Amino acid sequence: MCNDHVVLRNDYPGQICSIARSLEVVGERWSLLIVRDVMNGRRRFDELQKGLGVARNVLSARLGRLVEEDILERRAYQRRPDRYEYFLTEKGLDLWPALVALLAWGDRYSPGPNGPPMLIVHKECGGAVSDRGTCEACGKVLHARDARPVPGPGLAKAAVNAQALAAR
Amino acid sequence: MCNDHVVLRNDYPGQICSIARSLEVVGERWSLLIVRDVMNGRRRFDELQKGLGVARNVLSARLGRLVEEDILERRAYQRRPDRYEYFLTEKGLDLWPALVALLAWGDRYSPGPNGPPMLIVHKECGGAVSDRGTCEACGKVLHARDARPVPGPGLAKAAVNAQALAAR
DNA sequence: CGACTGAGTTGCTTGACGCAACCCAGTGTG
DNA sequence: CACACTGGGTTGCGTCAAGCAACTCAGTCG
Repeated sequence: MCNDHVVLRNDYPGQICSIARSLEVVGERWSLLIVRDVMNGRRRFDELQKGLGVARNVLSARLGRLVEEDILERRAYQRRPDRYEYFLTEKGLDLWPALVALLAWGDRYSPGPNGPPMLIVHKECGGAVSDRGTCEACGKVLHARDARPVPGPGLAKAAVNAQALAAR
Repeated sequence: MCNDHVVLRNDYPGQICSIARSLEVVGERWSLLIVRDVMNGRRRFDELQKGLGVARNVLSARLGRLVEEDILERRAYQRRPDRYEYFLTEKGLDLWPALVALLAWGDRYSPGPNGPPMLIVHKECGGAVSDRGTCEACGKVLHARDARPVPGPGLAKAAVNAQALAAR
């Protein structure tokens, strides 16, 4: 398999930029959506699989990679048979500003017919979160744990589900 | 809207989140790196191809898609034979906060041995740009046009090239 | 007993990516 | 003049990753 001396795997060879290095890890298809779902409280394999509609083998591969990269942590919540949950590490939580920026961009340029399907609010004061991950009400610079998703006006049916997740 | 028989193209079917919709457009391999390069002053096909090391057919496909999505604009800078340059639209420039967030995350968690290879500074005051796209010196909330890349300490040899680009 | 759950793995097929070669119009070099 | 070179791609081919369905395995429920 190793034809040359340098075999990088899912990489952007020759790129010296940190954006490229970030994308080598989280730029693979599904990776960022998995991180988003875990951030929103989906922690288990089947829950993620059903929510995302991703193939099971691909989900398995992505979770493995994200754990390897120390973005997720795999913990057993039950023994015999072993059952696992995935949690975000600090490194994973620190992807929050990037996700917020992408969410804001998507909301601005391709919102659904009724507006954004999901909003992020500051837990403490309930203010909306800006595209820079700051609170538009109190002005604070926020981090992953300071915010919470709530269903937005563009949401029709999955609202109940999203609400249940948001309430965690 | 996006649930049943409707087949979107490079999509995450069934996802109602704006992050997913963003990633349908800019989540494809190479797309964000192309946007970054155009933002840094690389505007021509060959320049992008050599800089990124991407296959020519793939670059062609990505540029086409990005133009279609109104993220890039293709303009002829010469006739007979026609030669083109790519420019960012407002929509494309608005990806800047997301790129900055990814850059900051990469710098924090996988910096090169000598530190980050590329820094972003506020044009007006020369201050460093934070992971939220604000100026750490003057505190202003910045946009793409307010900032400029400069080579960082982690850069060895391509410095000359990057400097030439940064000076635009 | 049989069905179901959770967390995957295996095998097969389709589609995307990487690579090299080619095209075409005009320009510079011997 | 012939030839090579440049810029901006397109075409063809092989490989690798993604999608899909089926299967496993340990334990629990009806």
